[in-house]
Amino acid sequence: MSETETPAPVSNFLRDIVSADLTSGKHKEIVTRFPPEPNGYLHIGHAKAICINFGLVQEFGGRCHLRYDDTNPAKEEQEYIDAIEADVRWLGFDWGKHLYHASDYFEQLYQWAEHLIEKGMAYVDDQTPDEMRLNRGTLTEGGKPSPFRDRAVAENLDLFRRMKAGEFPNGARTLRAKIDMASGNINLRDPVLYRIIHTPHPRTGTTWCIFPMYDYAHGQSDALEHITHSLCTLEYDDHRPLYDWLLEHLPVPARPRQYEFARLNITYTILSKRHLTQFVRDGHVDGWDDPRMPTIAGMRRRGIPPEAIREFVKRAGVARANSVVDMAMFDAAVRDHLNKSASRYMGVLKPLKVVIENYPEGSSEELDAVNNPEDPAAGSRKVPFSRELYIEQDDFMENPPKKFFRLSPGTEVRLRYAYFITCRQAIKDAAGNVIELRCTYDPATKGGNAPDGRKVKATMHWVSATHAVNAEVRLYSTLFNRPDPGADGDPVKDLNPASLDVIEAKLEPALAARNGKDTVQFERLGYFVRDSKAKGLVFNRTVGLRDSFAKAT
RNA sequence: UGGGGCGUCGCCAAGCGGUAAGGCAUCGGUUUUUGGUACCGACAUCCUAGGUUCGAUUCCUAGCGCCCCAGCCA
Repeated sequence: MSETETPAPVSNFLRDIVSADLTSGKHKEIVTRFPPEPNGYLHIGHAKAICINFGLVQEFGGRCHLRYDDTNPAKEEQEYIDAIEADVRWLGFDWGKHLYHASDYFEQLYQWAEHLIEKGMAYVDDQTPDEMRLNRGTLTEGGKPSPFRDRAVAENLDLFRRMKAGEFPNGARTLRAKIDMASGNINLRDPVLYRIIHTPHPRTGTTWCIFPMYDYAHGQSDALEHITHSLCTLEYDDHRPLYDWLLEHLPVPARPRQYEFARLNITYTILSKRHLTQFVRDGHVDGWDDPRMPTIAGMRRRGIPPEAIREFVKRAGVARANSVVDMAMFDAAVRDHLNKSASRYMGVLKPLKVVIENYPEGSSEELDAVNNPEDPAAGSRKVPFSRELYIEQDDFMENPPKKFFRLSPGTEVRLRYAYFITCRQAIKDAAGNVIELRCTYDPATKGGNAPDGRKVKATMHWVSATHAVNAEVRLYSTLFNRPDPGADGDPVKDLNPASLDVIEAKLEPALAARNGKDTVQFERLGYFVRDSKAKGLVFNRTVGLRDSFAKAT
């Protein structure tokens, strides 16, 4: 845990449960699991689940398994499996040797299915999907028993074995638990346990053509791994009676308990694999790791440190109430960590040329600049200064309003770590745009302090024109232009057309020299990181600095 | 109209019968060679109505509101 993370974890109901189970002696150590389905990349919502599951065992002692819920070969891919492992590791968690797959248990699950059949608690149903849906009833009325519900055990066994042997096509038959077609809980109206899918599985190939449903596989997998606390999101609350029913009627080696918490939602963000997959497939974003994506991979590429994600999840808390966390809370966690860790540099995003008229032509010098005022150990570096510079266009106004402290004709400001300069003249092009500033500097203010004690109201960043390096800078903003994308239907309609602004910037040379993957601060602008994929010098904006001036104007 | 869950500050979220933590946001102010950071201060009577109690956000009752469930998805 880094020092930027809050020390005292806030109380939450899961910690209370785990703590109570430990003190009561119900468990001597706790075992959790993170069970992703490899059908997409992990996003910040998964990060919450990861932090909860791994965090709990870090705090209370025990272990957390990484288990792929690979029960549906029609939807899952190896690419996702690889990405998931990389993302969990990057987030800072380690499952040790406890890497599992639901598919590891296919044989045992199958044996247990036969066990249910033999006990008369499961049957093979020949109904078509449509018939099954019709007979399931509605939310307010119970369902009707399948005409095949009372088949003899021997016939069920025979048919189930033939399903396994591949004698029937996809969808021809299913294995169903015989529970209660009249239950108010639809999950108990004879849920399907197995279905036929003639698609090769990434791990088991063509060994199996019948695959267990989530409800059948999950709890039994938990039991096989001796999971003590099976944590999932609220929508599985209704499934808990089925989870318990199966554990109760099967000779499982352990008795896990399921607990549900509310999933994470963030303003201006969509966290649904279905939609994220669609954005990638339809080219609305660059890929799963597009810096605008709420995926772990996207955030990593945007320069967000894993510590910030962990801290954000901690601050957001864990509860059972549906909620939507303000994006500002995420940004705050990112800035908090970066403020303490990021090295400072100077870069000009929208350059305005400045000529220091009284600075000797052709000469230059190197000035000392602090790398990180928050961290003395970060040391200092040299920044080249010369007669021609670039400053930010926003830092000059020909006719400034009252509260504008920066440069305007006649005013004096400080160039950070350099000199005080005074604007003498603004040169314009034919259209009236200011294209160059003529200024003078005070040689006595080298380093940024005036011996006579006079003060300036602004300190500005700058870059030496002759030494500056050109770089592409990608300014990202929210992927959506409304806080609740999709609230009116298709979130594609809410995509922010201005979510990416690509500009050509002038940066201090040290930025081209450094090869690090670390996120840095461009002073007065924000945090940026070298793009991990682009060939040339390309920086992605992670998040801007707070800007109370911009906010007030 | 069935089953399940949830309702505490603008947004998250503690609280578990003894008189409303914290974070984000917001608004003031101090410091400052980043209009950044840091620091100081301001900012809720707990969905409603009854009831129990000396005392209720916490217990009971009745309402109201929101979310989830009718995949051979997870």
